[in-house]
Amino acid sequence: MDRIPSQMLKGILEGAILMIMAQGETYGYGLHETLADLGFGDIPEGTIYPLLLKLQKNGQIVGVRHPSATGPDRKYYHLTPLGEDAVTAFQGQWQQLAGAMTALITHGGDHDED
Amino acid sequence: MDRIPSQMLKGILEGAILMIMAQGETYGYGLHETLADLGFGDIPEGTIYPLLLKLQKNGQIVGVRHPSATGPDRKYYHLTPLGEDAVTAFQGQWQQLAGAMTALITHGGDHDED
DNA sequence: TTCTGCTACCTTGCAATGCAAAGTATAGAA
DNA sequence: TTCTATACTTTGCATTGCAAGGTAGCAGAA
Repeated sequence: MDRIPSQMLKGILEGAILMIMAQGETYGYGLHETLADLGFGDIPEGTIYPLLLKLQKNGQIVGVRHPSATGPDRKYYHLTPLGEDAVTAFQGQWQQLAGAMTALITHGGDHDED
Repeated sequence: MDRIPSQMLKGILEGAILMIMAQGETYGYGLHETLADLGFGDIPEGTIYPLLLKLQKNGQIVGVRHPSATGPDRKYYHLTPLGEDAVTAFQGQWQQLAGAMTALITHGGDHDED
C-alpha cells in the first residue's frame, strides 16, 4: 500500500491518534499497527513517539508503563477530559475539510462558465 | 464559519487548488473566493500566491496575464499535463486518507487487542 | 485634483509537524 | 553468543500555511 504523503498527514495524525485512544487505551508501538490496519500506511516511530510526548505535555493524554508478556515494558496512554474535548473538536474540523473536498470533487462536471 | 486549522490543510490545499484549476482556468485572487465557497474557509493571499508560484516553478501550471474589466490585470493559470498527473495522484491520495478516516470513525470500539 | 476602497499580485520570515536516522533496552529463538 | 522482534527516545531537517508588509490599477466621492 502506498503511503499517504507526509504533508497531507500534518495535523490529521494527531487527531487520528486521539480518536484511536478514544476507542480504548493503547501504546506507541501498537499505534503503528493500528494506523496501518486503518489504512494510514506505515507511520514511522519517529513520528508517533514525539507526538505522544507532545499530547501528554499538552495534558490531552496520560501514560502509564506496564510490563508486557512478550517484550519490554509498554507505555499505555489514555485520554484526559481535555483530550476528549480535542477529539470532539478534531471530528468537527475533519468533517468540514471532508465536506469541502466532497464539494470540490462532486462539483466536477457541473461548473458554470462565463 | 470556523477556519480549518492550518496544519490540517498542509498538502491538501495544493491538491485542492490543482483540482479547481482542472475544472477551469482561474487566478489567485479568485481562488480565495472559490475556496471559501467550497468550505475551505478564508485562505489568505500569503498562502495562495506563494503556492501558485511554486506550482508554476514545478511545471504543473502555467500563468498568463490578462487585463480585467474591473481592476488590475489578473494572472490566469491553467494546468499542464504534469499538473493533470498531479491531480490524479492527489485524488488517489485523498481517497486513501478519507478511507482511513472513515474506517476510524465507523469502526467505533471494535479493534482487537492482544 | 485627492482620498478612499476594492481589486490584484508579490515577498520575507516564522511556526508547526512528519520523519529519517540513530540510539537504548528487553525477551525469546537460533 | 548472536539475531530478531518488540518498545521507547532524541536530534535536526524539509515542507508549507500564513501573518505582515509592500506595490499597483481602477472607480467613485469630495
